[in-house]
Amino acid sequence: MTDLERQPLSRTAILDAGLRLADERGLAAVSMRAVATEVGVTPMALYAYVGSKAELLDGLVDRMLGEYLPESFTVAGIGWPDRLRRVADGARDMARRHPTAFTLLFDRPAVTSDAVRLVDFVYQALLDAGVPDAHVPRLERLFTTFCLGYALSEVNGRFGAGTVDPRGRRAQAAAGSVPAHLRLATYLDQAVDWDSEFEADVEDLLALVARATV
Amino acid sequence: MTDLERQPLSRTAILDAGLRLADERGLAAVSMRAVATEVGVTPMALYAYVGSKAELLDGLVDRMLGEYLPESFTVAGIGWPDRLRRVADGARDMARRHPTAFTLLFDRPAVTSDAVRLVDFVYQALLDAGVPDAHVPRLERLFTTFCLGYALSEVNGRFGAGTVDPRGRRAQAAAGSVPAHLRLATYLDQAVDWDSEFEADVEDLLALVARATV
DNA sequence: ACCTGAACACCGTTCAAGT
DNA sequence: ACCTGAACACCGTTCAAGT
Repeated sequence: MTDLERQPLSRTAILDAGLRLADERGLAAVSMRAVATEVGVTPMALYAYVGSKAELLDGLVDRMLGEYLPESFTVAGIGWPDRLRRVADGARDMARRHPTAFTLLFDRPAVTSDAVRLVDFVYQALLDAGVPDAHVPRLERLFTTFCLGYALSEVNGRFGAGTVDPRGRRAQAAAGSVPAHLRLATYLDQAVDWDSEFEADVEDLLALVARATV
Repeated sequence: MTDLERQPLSRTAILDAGLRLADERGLAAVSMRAVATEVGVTPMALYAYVGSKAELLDGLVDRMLGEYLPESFTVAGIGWPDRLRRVADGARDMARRHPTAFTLLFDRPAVTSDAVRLVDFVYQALLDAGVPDAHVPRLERLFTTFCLGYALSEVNGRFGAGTVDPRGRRAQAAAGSVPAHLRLATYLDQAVDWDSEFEADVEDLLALVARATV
C-alpha cells in the first residue's frame, strides 16, 4: 500500500486504483477524492491524467477489457463454437471479477484497441461458422449483447431472489391474472442453476449462428 | 407546476417527480433534495414515503413498468409471435421514454404485480408456441434479457458512433491484428439502421422459440 | 511541469424540534 | 402524524498559488 503510493503517478496507476476501489467498496465509492488518496495525491492532481470523473470511468472499461483479452484469445486450433463459448464465459467471468464496474461496459462503444481485437475475434468465429459477411456485424452484436445483458442481470440483481409479496402473489393467482405462473408453478419453485442456464442459452445462440449459414 | 406542488404528498407523487427529473435532467439529477423541492417539501419529508434513496430508485422501476404494461397486453386474437414482438418493441419504447432511468431495470427482479403480469404474458406466448413447460422460464429470460440489453446498449451509448482513433485503427490493420475488420470493411463503414437490426434479431429469436417446440 | 489549498455548489442521512 | 432546520460527512470542479 505504501509501496503503491510511492510509484510514480500515471494514468494507469490511477485507473487501477479506481478499479480496485470499485471492486472493494462498490462503484459509488469511486470518487475523485477517494482515488486521489488511494494514489497518495490531492484530488486536483488527477485531472492532468484523466480529465474528468466521466473519463476516469471510461478508463475503467479499458482496464477491464485489457485483462479480459488474454493472449489465449487465439484462433489456432479451436473451432468457432468453442471460441464463441470462450467469449461468452469471459463476459461472465469479468462480471464476477468486477461486479459493480461491469455496468460501465454498456456506456461506451468498443473503440480501444483491445476492444476492437475482441470484436474481431468474434467476427472471425462467425465468418468461420459460415455466416455471410453482411450478417456478421449484426450477429456479433446479438451474441455479445445477450452475454453482457445476462451477466449484468446476474451481478446487478435482476436475476436475484426477489422478496415477492406472498399476499399479493396469492391475490393475483386467485384473480386469474397470472395463469401461466400457475401452470408453471412446479418449475418456478425450483432454484435456478445460473451456470447451466447460461450454457443452454449460449448453445441456443450457437444453433442460431449455424442456421445463419449460407 | 404550482398546481403539482399543491397536490397532497404521496409515494406516487414523489416517484413521478423522480421519474420526471430523470427524463428531463438525467438520472444523476434525481437527488433527494431535487425531488423534495419538486414536490414542494423539505428533503427529510420524503423519508416517510420512500425510506431511502435506494428505495426511491426501486420505485422508479415500478412506475416505468406500470406504464409499460398497457391494457393492450392481452392474449385475445393475437398469435404468439406478434405478442413477443410487442414485448420486444415495448422494451425499446420504454428505453426511449426513460433513457437514463431505464438502466434501473437491471437492478431488481420482477416482483411487483405489474412486472409479474408482464412475465406471465411472455410465459403464455411461449406456452402457446409449444415450448415445453420446463423450458419456458429460461426462454423468457433469454428473450427479455436480450431485449433489455439491446435497448440499454442503444440509450447508454454502447452502440454509439464512438470516435475511434483512426491512427490506432490503421496501425492495427497494418499489423494484421484485426483481419476480420478488414474483410468486413464494406459493411462496417455503412450506417446501421438500429430499428431493422433489432427487428431481425427478434425474428431470429422467434425462430429459436419455434425450434424449441416439442 | 506538476501539484496543492481554499472555495463553491452540491450530495444522503441523523437527530432534535416543532406543530 | 407529519414536517422542518441544523448539522455531519461527503461529492466534482474552478481558480489562484506554489515549487
